[in-house]
Amino acid sequence: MSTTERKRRPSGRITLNEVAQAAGVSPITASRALRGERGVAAELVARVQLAAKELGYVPDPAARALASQRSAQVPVLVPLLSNALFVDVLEAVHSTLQPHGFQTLIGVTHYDPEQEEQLLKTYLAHRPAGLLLTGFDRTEAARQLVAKSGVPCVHLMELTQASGVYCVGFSQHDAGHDLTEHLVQRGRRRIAFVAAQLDPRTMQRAEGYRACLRAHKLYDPRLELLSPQPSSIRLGGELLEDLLRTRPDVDAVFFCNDDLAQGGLLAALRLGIEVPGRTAMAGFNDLSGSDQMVPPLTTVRTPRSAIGTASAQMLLSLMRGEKPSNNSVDLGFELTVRGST
Amino acid sequence: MSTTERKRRPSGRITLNEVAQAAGVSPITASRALRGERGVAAELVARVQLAAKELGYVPDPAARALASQRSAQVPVLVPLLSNALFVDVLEAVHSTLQPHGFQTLIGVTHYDPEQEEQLLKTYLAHRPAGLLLTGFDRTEAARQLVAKSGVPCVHLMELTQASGVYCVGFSQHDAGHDLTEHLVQRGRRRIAFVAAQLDPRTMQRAEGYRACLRAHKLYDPRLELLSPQPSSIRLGGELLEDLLRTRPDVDAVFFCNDDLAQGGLLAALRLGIEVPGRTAMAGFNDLSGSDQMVPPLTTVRTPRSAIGTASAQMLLSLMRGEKPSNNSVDLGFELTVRGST
DNA sequence: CTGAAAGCGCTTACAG
DNA sequence: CTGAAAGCGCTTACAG
Repeated sequence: MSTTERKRRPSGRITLNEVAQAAGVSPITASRALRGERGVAAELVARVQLAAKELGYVPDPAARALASQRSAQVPVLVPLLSNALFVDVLEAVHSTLQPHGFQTLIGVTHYDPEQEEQLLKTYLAHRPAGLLLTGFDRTEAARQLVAKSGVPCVHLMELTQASGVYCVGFSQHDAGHDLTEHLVQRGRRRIAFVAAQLDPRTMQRAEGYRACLRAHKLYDPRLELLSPQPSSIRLGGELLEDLLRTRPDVDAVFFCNDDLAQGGLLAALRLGIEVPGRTAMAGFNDLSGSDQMVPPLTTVRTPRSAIGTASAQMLLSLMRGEKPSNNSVDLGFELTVRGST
Repeated sequence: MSTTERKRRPSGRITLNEVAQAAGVSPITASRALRGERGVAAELVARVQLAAKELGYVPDPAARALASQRSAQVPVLVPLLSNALFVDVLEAVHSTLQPHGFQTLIGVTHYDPEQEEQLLKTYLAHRPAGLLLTGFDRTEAARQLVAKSGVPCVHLMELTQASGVYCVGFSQHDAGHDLTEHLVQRGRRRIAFVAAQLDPRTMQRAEGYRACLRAHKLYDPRLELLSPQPSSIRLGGELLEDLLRTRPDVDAVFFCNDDLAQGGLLAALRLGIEVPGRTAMAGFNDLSGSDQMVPPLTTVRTPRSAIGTASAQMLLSLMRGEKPSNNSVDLGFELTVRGST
């Protein structure tokens, strides 16, 4: 193995130049051949690819990003990693983008618009190829940053009427409505809504709940228990106890997320509250374990993997410069009725 | 705002050059001032910082990486995101590295050495500043890649006797041993070990379990139920049912992870199996919800946030070129006894 | 303590 | 279809 002599600051790395020399072409041609650009003689492409393989050439992403003013990175900003929901979305995004040579970067906002803005600043400096954001709720500055950057962007989890804004999700409002309607159909009349975190999507579900109960003349604001604390199994139990203390006549509880609902179910078990006999309980998202609860939890199955896949595909087409026919893709949801209601 | 005229391929971006001009210094000085390098007159530093702030200058990471042959990226490779364990580690790593200007990159290996090797190849091409890997179990090629790159690397979750290898974790073997010992002390004699995934750390816990039972002359290989399937709440229930069908005399079950144990507990509830009356049950990791189970789950609390923080700190010192006094940091674990045993 | 020159490894126009 | 030149925006030695 010959140690190639370089003038200064040798990095030890195989460069495009060396590949080009080995293949007997110019670096430009090698670059084009390796990137699969059209209009290079098939024979040269083969020679370059062979040389690259033999030398173990790996393109330098930094050099590439600097020269082309665009990296292969796609930041995905999610509120949390502790909600399985977002992990599923991320997995799907990653496996869709990966084969196309794009690298998924995970950013966690903790539901904090300031943190999101900061992340956006950092990531945008990296000249990302595309951007995936959760929902529409962010600071005006963040919105401006994205717009000015010109980086293609798709929003996750929600829908919009606005044009020129791309998103993939489902109607949080309708899902909240339909689950409530199910409880009403089951004969429940004092249906509580118990929520934590109170992020925009949770509040959209709350609106669906309200709309449904108002239509049935069953709405009672005192049946809403809204906690800004982070959602957790433990909190679900605590909130259920709070609720039953102040409103012992409640005959159904709609928890805004399955972790709360699981906690509620476990608390009921501990307290000897019959479910669904005395109180029906339902959750949201169909998280892991909900089908194993005693009784199994009625919930809304949300298409999170599909959202990840579809949003990544939409972003791929935007990055190619195409204009998707539908800018707001509705992937729906599925009411999943089990023993708890 | 004046549009600065540039020769060609204008990126619209504020460059170091413009900051330097505004501050009336050379770009080199501006660079040094902004990076906080020693040996720049305090007054110049102030002028440069002011100019940078006023112009809204954000350094280009690609240019920086290319020129310095080192990026600010720190890839962290974990097996899964669906185990809260790793999410906690990641969060801690991220918050430790962030203030020092390093960017955490999350890579998911799915417990697959081939995938890990591929990720390593990709990430190493980015000239990372440091590397965080889960455990020691990987392909020889992966090991070589890391070694040859010279990138500082810290291993998570396990300990080692080897010198020159850096790691932060706890003894999986001892944790498995101690939990088993607890069950023995509780008077249990037919103690099963139920595991899924069967990754290296799970098998180290199995070894601890075996060592303990052998010492008590209670070891019986037929009490081990090892499934290669991915760990989940649902699987825990299924495995418990399998176990009790073939070994109805079992009086305690050590599940290798809390999700399995939670599933086991729920299945017991469904089947009317008294816990701990007929069968004691214990898990591992003290995941969310374990304290809310009925009965609450005995488990081993593992220091995952601490592992994230300590490993990131160790990496920071390695990246500074320091040599940590202790290359294998043992953060211990805590037996957490609750109602299920 | 400060700076002019060169270089990091690639791609973008511009020619031919 | 192929290539010589210039440039992306920064930092690394080397001087002084």
